Amino acid sequence: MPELPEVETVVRSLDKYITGRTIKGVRILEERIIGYPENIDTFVEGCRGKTISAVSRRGKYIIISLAPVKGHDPAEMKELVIHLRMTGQLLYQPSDVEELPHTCVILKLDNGFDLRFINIRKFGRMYLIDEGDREKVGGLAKLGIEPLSGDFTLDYFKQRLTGRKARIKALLLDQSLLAGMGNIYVDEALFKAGINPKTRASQLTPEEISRLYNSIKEVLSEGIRYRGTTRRDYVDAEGRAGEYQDHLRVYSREGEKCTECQTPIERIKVAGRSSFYCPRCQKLKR
DNA sequence: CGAGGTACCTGACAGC
DNA sequence: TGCTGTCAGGTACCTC
Repeated sequence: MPELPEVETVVRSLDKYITGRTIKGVRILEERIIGYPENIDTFVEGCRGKTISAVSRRGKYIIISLAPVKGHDPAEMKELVIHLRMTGQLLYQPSDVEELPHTCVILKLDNGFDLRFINIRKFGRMYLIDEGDREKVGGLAKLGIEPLSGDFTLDYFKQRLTGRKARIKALLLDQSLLAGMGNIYVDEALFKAGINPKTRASQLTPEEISRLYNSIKEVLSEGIRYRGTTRRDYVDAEGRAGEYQDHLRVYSREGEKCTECQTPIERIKVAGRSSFYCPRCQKLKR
């Protein structure tokens, strides 16, 4: 489900409800969901009694900061890291609400509510690490720059693309280059910039790179403004769907008219993923 | 480095 | 109705 805008929306809705709360207990219903530590009891005991001091995001990872039990060493700060992968949901629900199918982990909070991790396809993962020990989480330490931060400059983007012969779509999906883009927002950004997803990065003109740079920031900001894209499973912590699916220009619109030129949108395979584009607005040069 | 495949899982949907 | 194949917002790992 989740790309940067969806994860950002979950983080904002979560922060509102769980920051300041203490974790009273943890129930693990599906052990494979715990990516670290290997020992499940260590995970459970590491969460118990901790107070949630912040909720943040890095790429598509959700980071819940846990402050130690009072009177304990402040060096004991932990981070609960969560990746939703394709179908993960994090729901803030009253403890007495019946749990949904595919509920994998339940954090019991001190106010009669739970934080529940639901995972239809069981791809999602939770990790409990010492604060800052991000090497323990596959991928987290290797993430590239945040595309909506000031670190993402046109120079950085140009420099990371030069000398690369790979298709631009594959590079935009590469989390070690930019953190947080996924299949939907990559297709939307390429459309907005008028670039064919199969274009080799080395063939992009400076003008195209500049347009793409701006488009990336625009589509991600738009996605956040509409609280994400819901196609199937995605909802925020309150269970609310997003609305950006009503504003997509190409993604999942095969056969429908391009919003700019009325040409039917086409679907092809690029970088192993379904890719939607307008054959007229996004011509492949060679 | 780059491309393509597999695997991890479950559910929805199209087609026969 | 029911079976089969394909596809899905992601990532890790493998081979060529």
